[in-house]
Amino acid sequence: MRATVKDVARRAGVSPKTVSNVMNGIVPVSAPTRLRVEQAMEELDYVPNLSARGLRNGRSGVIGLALPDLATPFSAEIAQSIVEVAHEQGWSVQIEETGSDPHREQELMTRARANLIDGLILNPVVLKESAVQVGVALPPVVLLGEVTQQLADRVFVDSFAAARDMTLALAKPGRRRIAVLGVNRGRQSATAIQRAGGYEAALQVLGIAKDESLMISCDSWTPASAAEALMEYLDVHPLPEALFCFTDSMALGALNTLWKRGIRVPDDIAVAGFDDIIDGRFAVPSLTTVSFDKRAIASEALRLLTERMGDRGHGQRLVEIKYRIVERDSSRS
Amino acid sequence: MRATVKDVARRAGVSPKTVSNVMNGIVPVSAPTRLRVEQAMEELDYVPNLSARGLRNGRSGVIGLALPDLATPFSAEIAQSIVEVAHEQGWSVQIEETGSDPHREQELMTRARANLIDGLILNPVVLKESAVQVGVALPPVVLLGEVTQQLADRVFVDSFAAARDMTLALAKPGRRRIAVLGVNRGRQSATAIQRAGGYEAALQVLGIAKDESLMISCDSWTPASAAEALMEYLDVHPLPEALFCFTDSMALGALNTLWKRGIRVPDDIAVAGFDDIIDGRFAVPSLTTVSFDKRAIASEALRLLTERMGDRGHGQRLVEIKYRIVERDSSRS
DNA sequence: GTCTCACATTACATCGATGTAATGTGTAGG
DNA sequence: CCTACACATTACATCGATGTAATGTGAGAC
Repeated sequence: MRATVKDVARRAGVSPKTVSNVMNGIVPVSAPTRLRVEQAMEELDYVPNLSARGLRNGRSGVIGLALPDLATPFSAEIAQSIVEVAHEQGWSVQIEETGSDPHREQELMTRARANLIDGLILNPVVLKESAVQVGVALPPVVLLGEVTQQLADRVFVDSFAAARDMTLALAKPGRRRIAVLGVNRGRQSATAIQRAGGYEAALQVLGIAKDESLMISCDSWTPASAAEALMEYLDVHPLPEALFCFTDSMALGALNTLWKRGIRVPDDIAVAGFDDIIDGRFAVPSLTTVSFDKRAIASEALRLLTERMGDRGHGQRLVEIKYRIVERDSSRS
Repeated sequence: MRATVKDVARRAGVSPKTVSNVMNGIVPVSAPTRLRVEQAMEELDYVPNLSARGLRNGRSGVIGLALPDLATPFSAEIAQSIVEVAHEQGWSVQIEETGSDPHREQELMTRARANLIDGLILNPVVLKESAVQVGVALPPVVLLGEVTQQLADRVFVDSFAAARDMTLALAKPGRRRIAVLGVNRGRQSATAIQRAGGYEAALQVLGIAKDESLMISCDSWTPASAAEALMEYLDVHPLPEALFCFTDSMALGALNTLWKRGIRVPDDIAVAGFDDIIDGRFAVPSLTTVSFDKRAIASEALRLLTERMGDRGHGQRLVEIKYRIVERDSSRS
């Protein structure tokens, strides 16, 4: 049987509340009793029961993290940052996968209400459907990435500007037939809309007419479907001069397809991605990408979340994370 | 304020216990009352408090998952499988990162005792130090991968046999100077020992003398350190005919280095990895690897864990997951 | 010597859900 | 008509930690 406050109290010859006082350090305890209690805790190998504590003071010390696809390297790197930052601050992280299913995103909110979670960091995919209903009765929510959502706090990278800058960078060595990969066919994800918008804005700056046939759709943002989409595209269309993939994962799939076709990168076509995942740095050739500080995303998200736990005051807060274009071998002229 | 059983009971005109009975379905409840209660729950938007439930019946419905490096694609894929299988069975997953720090592995056991976790799935790295002390007072633990640990259940792939088979496969087209990448310099990880052992066993079968200068050490199993280690190696040593990397992640780093040096794969050197991560399939060239069913690992681990929760009977149980060699472009002759 | 005030400590109730034992209600058998 | 028994339901206690209000203990002031 595990020891409880009662056991510790008995052994130290004090009341349970005194043991609690020693642990929480809010109510003052005299030095000698504190010592006796601490020794008793040591001897009994006491570990507080978090369920009981959670019940009593309405906090569990756990935050939820919900990502669309846990197998994606980008998700993994975000998860790592959040888990590490959370641990530094004494939080545990419960992880969930939404599978870009709006229904599941909703279900998570309910689970959060079940109160094993004091807050939720959610990376939503679908636009309006994921209109997470942040009511007063719900624990605080911080969203990651692009969403048009008016109520919850949000940490994001300016995808529009980043996509624009990347397109401009790709265009520099005189390339004009620039394709994008990752446009959605059906329901547009907010991220896809932003990045496509930035791409189009860059074309305008460059004085290049938008060409629908250069916008390659790919509903699932995985290397597999990117590789397949590009393969099918190349069967029908001529080779563009540059290819901007909306994520690094897709870019890896694209590189594989280009290699299979015997198309040289960057000589025949320049390729770029978005997210700066580790495997992109070691791709063949190493991948030009939009980079940003994932650790900063994590710490800002956690800051917003914990501040929001204190009081439910001020309206929606937005934190923008800086990005920068990192040119690597896949786009060098 | 969130509704409680009490509120639901009052609204349905029954006692709190009856509400509880309706939810748990063990004690029979007459159809009409059940209906009234269910309606009341609906109306009040009732969600049970998991902290309270956890306190009362000693179960939280949460399992812990501890991995050495969350950013690694392999970890991410394992995490995904486990989260998905766990959800299917109604479990939540709390995720932790050990950073291959044995101290942290120990700390996790304590956290588990704090009882927000009903069980722990742990992928340990260090050999003896991680001798997780599985006592009667601790929640059940299932280990993933190679460890010499006598007490906890374990799910694993036979790394020794797999490494041997992969070495033999690499040797087939007459290659004899086969190098391995991933040997540890200092404290050997159990996995490294197994895989190095399998490699050496294959050499014996092939009648090739073991050559220490073909065993490239790389303490951190990341693409970055693999790339660097191989770069330094090639500065001093002649090019081997084949390179067996102990993980796919390292192989990706190696491919990048080889490409930078202008060495062609597989023409100049064959390369293989281990784990069959998604990005390996889309590497340039696509990566030969040891593949195994990660979903099976997840469901077996969960099965062992939940069975162990019932009673603490039978001794250590081991579940072996089958592997197979998948030959892709990086090693085709 | 008594009164006050500060401060450490304690008894008790509480958070929400649920097991236990007891109560209430009905039906069948004698 | 009464007893017996199955079955649905209830009152109460409990899980472990902690806030509240009350109690106990001492030092210092008059």
